[in-house]
Amino acid sequence: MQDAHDMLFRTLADPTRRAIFERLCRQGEQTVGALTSQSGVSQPAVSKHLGLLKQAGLVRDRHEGRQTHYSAQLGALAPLMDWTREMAGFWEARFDDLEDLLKRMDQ
Amino acid sequence: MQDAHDMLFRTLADPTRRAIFERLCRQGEQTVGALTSQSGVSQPAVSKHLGLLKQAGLVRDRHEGRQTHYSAQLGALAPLMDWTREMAGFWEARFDDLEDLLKRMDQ
DNA sequence: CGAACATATATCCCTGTGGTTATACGTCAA
DNA sequence: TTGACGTATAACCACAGGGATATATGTTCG
Repeated sequence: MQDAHDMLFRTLADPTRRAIFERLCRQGEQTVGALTSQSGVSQPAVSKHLGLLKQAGLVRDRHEGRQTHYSAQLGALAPLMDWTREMAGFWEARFDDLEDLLKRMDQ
Repeated sequence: MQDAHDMLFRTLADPTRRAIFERLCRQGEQTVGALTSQSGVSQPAVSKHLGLLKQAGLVRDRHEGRQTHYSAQLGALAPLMDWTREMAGFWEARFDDLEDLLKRMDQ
């Protein structure tokens, strides 16, 4: 896992894991039990996914008695947005270059 | 592979494949040979990756003689940007709700 | 203290897939 | 037409990782 992009894409690539993250985004802080009940997989599976999401910086955990509450850390999505914008930017730059070229050829 | 998000995240999750896509974004149209020479993997591996990128709608191919030229299709990134914005949106919505709540409690 | 509960960790299995080599297919040149 | 070239497909291998079950760890309650 080289850079932050790698970590983010790989972590969000799994549907089950992404669904958990989406739910945390939509509905805010949730306990492991609550997340498990709607995940379609076992509790250990959910815990494993939450561990990976935490490693990627996409979620925080907060311990309260015997429960653990997880919440989304939206800041972690920034590199993803940057990457997307960067790629789109390259595309537009080439497009502009093409326009310039055509303009110059037109003269 | 359920929705478009799944396809996109899964396709971009592999570092080698993402590197190929990035190169197409940065430098525009490239032949398979050119992409292979800087990929660090074999030509068949590159072809396989290009096939998956094409399936995901991230690249186009153009045949010219015995060469195949591939180019990035930036439009395919739109669902990714939408998803990211949506997640960030949920976060902000909850933040606004919290602000509202605090404001109301303050009165 | 002991039992029920909430979550995490350990262990294992099994599928998916990224990689390779070998080869087939199509195109250009002589 | 034959051979070199560029790319795609086939067949296979190896390993990562997502899933389950079993169990450990920690917490509340009686």
